[in-house]
Amino acid sequence: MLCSTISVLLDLWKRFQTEQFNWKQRRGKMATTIHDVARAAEVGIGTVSRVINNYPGVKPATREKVLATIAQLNYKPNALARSMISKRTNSIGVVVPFFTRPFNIEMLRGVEAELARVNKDLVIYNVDNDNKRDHYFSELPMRDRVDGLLILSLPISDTYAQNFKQAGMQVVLVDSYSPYLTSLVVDNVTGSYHAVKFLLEQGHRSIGFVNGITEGSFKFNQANDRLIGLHRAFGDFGLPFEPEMVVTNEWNRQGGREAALKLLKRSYRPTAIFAASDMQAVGVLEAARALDIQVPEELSVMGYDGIEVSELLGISTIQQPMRQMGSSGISKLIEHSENPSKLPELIRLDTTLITRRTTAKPCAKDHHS
Amino acid sequence: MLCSTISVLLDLWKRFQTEQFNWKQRRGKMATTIHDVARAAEVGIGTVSRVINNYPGVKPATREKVLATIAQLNYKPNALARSMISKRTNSIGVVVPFFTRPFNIEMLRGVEAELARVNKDLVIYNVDNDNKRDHYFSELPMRDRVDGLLILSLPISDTYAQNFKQAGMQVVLVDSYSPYLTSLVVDNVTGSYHAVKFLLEQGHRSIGFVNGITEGSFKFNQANDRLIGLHRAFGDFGLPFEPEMVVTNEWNRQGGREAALKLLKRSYRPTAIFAASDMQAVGVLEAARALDIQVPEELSVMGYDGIEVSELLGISTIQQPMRQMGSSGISKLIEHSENPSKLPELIRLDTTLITRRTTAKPCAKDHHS
DNA sequence: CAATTTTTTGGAAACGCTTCCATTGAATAA
DNA sequence: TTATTCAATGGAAGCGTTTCCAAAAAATTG
Repeated sequence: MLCSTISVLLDLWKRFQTEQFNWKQRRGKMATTIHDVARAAEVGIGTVSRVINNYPGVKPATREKVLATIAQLNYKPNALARSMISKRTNSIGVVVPFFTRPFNIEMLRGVEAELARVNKDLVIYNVDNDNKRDHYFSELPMRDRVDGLLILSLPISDTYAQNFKQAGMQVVLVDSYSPYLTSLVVDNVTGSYHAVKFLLEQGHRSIGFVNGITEGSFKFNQANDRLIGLHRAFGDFGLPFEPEMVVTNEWNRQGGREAALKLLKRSYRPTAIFAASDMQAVGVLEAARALDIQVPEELSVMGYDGIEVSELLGISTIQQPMRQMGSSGISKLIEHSENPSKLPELIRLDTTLITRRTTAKPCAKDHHS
Repeated sequence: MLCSTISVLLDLWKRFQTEQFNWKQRRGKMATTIHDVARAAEVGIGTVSRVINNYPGVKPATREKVLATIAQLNYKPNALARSMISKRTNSIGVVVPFFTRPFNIEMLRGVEAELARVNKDLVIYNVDNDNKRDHYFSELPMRDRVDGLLILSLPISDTYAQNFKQAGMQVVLVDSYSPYLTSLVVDNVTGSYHAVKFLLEQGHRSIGFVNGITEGSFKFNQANDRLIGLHRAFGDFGLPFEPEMVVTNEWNRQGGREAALKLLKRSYRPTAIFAASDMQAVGVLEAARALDIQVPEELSVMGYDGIEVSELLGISTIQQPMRQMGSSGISKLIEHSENPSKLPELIRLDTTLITRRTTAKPCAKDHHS
């Protein structure tokens, strides 16, 4: 009799020790779980889950009790466990080339604004070379980290696009196009057309074009679109466009400067330069300054994009609706997530011509040789 | 006999139907799991797991076989399930106020570079008001979505800091300080001191200061630090600093412009203006242009931060090591994740004075009334 | 009041992985 | 040959949720 009592006590003591141990080991790392809440509130885990998710069919009194317990225990559901079952992560991914470039940042502004509205997290997949892009394109369809993907300014092959589709990952393309995915494109042909048309209307006849190169294979259509628009404008005026007036270089300041230098050192110097991006236009301005050429008196400069810098420096430009591209992209993406059977759409956005201080009619005394 | 055969066939057929059904229903959504691989490779799931994680103790031949199966089935482990157990998510979070502002973008450049090196994903928590900040500070410790947190330019209360610590979430602070967390701070007092000292050395005696306001309660020390540095410089020169030479306004272009307008319309106009940020300095430049005041002949302008725009516009400024702040922040964070018992450190970074085209010695014929 | 319907509730199963222990097979020692 | 050791392997348990079904409780009906 005594013996059995002692044995029970020993048992209890042992269990106590173990619990102490577990407790200590777990402390600080282990958060309260749904089971803790259920136990404390004296209900089942199902009920707690229903309360957390605001499901109907819980008696108000019970809901109260659970809510109180949750608050008291400072319980936060584990997002991972939650996503694992529900297949929803409450965060969306954005694949973006060189995400710190002004143009992309501007789009991200729109993205962020829209995401904040719907209260979702933002995961950024930065791409700075072809490998990384392909890596993401092949990896991301299977990743279960994001509910949807916004791809900015990155062309995607049909194979990859179909992969995404097949894997059930919602994708929206911005500033790029695929027949398999909802795409938001900007009519850059028309944008470029208007830029050059404006220059021609101002009376310029000798117009240089600083185009961007196709880096890796990013932005492949961008350079083309610009060129097509330019040709169309010249065509409208019944004017020929000399191919040697095009210089192609990096999509940045230095690229613009170098290209402009080439153009401006020719004996037959252009009276206007159209740059494929604002950053290149900044480079053109630098080149002009270096050669002591007055802008806009001796040289008109036209940019493209409409990033903030163009405003600061007073560069005339073609404004792309960058913010809107980002925000509409996200809202389209969310539409598609909520209704996965929706068919791909093609949305077109337009550009705006903004004239500032770098463009003017050409001077009478031109620098023709 | 016949009957039993038929019954078996029926059974088979039924199972076949079910499998078909499951297959169809799952197609496109359900990825291959570790079990599929194990079955196909004719090994146990444990072995597959060991192969995936590059654990030792798998016979080379077996490893080969599993690897081949993985490739053939195009199997990618489910990151969520994996993180749930291992408590590692392979992504880190960055809490940043107004992440599209140039200064923050610059830091994010460094962040991204470092993150790419260690191959981790980037989750951005953008903060644009106090509520959101507090929300993140109280929510994020329990979130299991990220392995660590980098907090940029955001002051954090001791309570929150301790919460993070206690929850076992690694945190590094950049451009902000807490005794409980590893912090990377920039010595902005000295930076500001050098800016003003430079102006004084150039001979300026009437110096206006465009300071930034404390938005919400972000950046609270920034404005102070600038002011302290300024006072110190004046002190060094044994000169008094008139409080009315300070105008405080938003940390942006418009804020700078408005503040400068006030300063420049005074009868006793300053010969130099020091702005607490480059964007404000841009505003100062705009104000000067509006009032037809030549820079730097009639007015010297000094910025602070060293964002790209300051280079484009040729603004003299105090360069903060933004890139480094981001990258060092991440590497510190990773150090801490790998060695959680590491004690908090305080790392100090320095600024550099960069003189460009907006500063000069004051003209003899000053505009004193 | 009993029978029936409806509302609440509890908790097992499942999600896809890692961890860990038991088991197998091979290699070595006696 | 048999006993002993060690490397390789299989798979159950468990992570913290949601989902779903059966059971209990409450409300309604005749």
